Amino acid sequence: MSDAAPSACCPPSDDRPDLRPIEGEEADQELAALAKAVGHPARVQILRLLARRASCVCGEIVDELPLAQSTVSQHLKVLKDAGLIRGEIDGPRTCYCIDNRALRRLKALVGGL
Amino acid sequence: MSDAAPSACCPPSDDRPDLRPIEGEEADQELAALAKAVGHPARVQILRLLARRASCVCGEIVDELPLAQSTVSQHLKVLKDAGLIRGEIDGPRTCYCIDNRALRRLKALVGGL
DNA sequence: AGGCTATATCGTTAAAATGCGATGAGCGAC
DNA sequence: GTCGCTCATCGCATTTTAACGATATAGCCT
Repeated sequence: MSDAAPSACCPPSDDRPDLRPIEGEEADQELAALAKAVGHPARVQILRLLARRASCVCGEIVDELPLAQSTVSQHLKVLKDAGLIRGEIDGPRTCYCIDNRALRRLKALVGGL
Repeated sequence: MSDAAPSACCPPSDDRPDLRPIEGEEADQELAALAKAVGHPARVQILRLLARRASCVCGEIVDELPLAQSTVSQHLKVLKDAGLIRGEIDGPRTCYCIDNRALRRLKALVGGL
């Protein structure tokens, strides 16, 4: 038992449209913050990993990257602080997944350039 | 001959499609580098300024930003090194404009996330 | 309880980014 | 030629990032 489909660790990631403007000072700050979070190869890899596996991973990420566990955890924190990913404690491990809302927002902001 | 209308300082910005892959290690590096360049509010503002005025500006940028001239020049250099903008010396001043090819590339890479 | 595993956090070090004033290089006007 | 304007670059101080090992925390299992 206890086989409670651990597949999706993250809530459905709401699909409501984002009404915030795509330009202006706030948008600039937002875009800069998001882009900064993406502005590191390791973090891009992490995003790709999370995107590939629709489901979310945890320490698998550490295995995929040539970095120490603490370093990966740090990168995960940066991405989480930026809002691009979400983490949920699932038993002894933590399950991360992409925040599609934030990712859409990033795409919209970049698209608006 | 060489009757280059001084209005547009930048060459037509070629429209050929970009055939490079949107994923993979190289793409990761590329996206990280581009995102890093965008990852600063002042640089986002500069990009917006250059996008708004279809034509290109130079020291006007300094007037728009609350930063010293040397600092703005530094940011311009970062953007130029990343390939996102191009600069052309036009008499005593330098004329910057967006490199649409690189910008498109950035959008494609972000869109591929 | 005690041990195990998986993550997060701390402390440190080295490197890079940010910002500025001062200096230098290039061009046009006089 | 020299002056003045525009911009790039240098040098410096401060802050932030990146990386790691070591340590703490939290949940499972026996």
